[in-house]
Amino acid sequence: MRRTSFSQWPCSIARTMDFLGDWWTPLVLREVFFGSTRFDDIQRALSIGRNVLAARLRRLTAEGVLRRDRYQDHPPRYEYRLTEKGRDFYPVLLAVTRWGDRWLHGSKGPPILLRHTGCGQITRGEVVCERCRKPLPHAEVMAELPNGRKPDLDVRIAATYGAPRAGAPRKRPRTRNLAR
Amino acid sequence: MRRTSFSQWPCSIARTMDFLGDWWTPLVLREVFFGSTRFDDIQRALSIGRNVLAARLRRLTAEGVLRRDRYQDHPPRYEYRLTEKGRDFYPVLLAVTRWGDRWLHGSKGPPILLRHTGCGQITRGEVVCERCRKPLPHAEVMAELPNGRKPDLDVRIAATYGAPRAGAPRKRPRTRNLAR
DNA sequence: GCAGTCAGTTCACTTAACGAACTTAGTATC
DNA sequence: GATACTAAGTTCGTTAAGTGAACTGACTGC
Repeated sequence: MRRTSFSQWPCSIARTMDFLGDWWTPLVLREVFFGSTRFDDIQRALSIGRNVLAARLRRLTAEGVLRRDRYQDHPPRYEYRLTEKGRDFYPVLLAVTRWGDRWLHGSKGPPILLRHTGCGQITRGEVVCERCRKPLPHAEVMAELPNGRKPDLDVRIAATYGAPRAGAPRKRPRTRNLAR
Repeated sequence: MRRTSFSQWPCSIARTMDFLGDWWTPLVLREVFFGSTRFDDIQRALSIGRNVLAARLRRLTAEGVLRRDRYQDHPPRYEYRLTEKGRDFYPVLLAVTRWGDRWLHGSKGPPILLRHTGCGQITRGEVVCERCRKPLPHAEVMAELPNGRKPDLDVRIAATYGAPRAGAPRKRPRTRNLAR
């Protein structure tokens, strides 16, 4: 339904979800990465409503993720190409694919395999630390604010919303069981 | 509105988007990764509707991404913990964060920094080939079906839907400009 | 006894996804 | 030259789902 906008939240996950807009957007991008560049190709491949697709393509174009190129003049016809911003979204799809491949297909393996032409092998995307190139599990990552302080819950909420909201508790009472 | 279900599509991206359900789910997971484990904590941090949050938590629990643990008996109170399936979703959030950090914050830098305790440095998640550990741009990835054949458009559509759908063209007429 | 916490549920409102039909300009076939 | 088809959308009625606000029920702290 989309009334809550995340586009101004200081959180890249929130903004990215706001940018996606709905579940169709990543699938539209998948299609374009796969080679479908035209309206009807994408519409048929996904069985997406034509009005929804038109809206999504308009939005993706306005956001600078796709470019609308005229490939014919009479009548005017357009195709959609990825911009750099769009191509840079590919790793997100790889990360999503890895998770889905692992958890969402039961005993049957993944439906599609990926071959890395660089090394010639069947592979998957893996998320690593860009500094030391080792995997980056949640347990080894600490969040920090740009000023170097750690965002505890209160600080984080303030940072997320600019100021405490009405109704938010001034302090956090209540014992918390930090054990686990 | 969510009537189209992707849960049975043979595509990990589609299934993952179906699993997410809406834009809130990744934010709920972000909160849990961040340390909020209780209903009101998450609700306040995100300003999400209480009924929507209740539905999301129910779904995530049913999907096996969160576990609902009772931490107090009188009255019964619960908190939500990540399962392995849930923790394994973290790389997706890292990939999303990287993209959002780069493209969605204008001149202002990213709002949150991540430190890898393994190597001690400020870092970001990067998606690499799990075999050769090099970055995996779209231009270096070819899709293959498990039988070794390349999924061209026709094959892909057949693979995606099991059989050609009514209204789908038997063959692909029309010249395509494969240049570029 | 009063305020507050926690984990939700209920309800009226509104909006966006859905599906199907329609449009416009041009090409191909018979 | 009528019919069928293509491509890229737009229009429109229906309906499910997100939204916000109020409410509940068991308990705690002052």
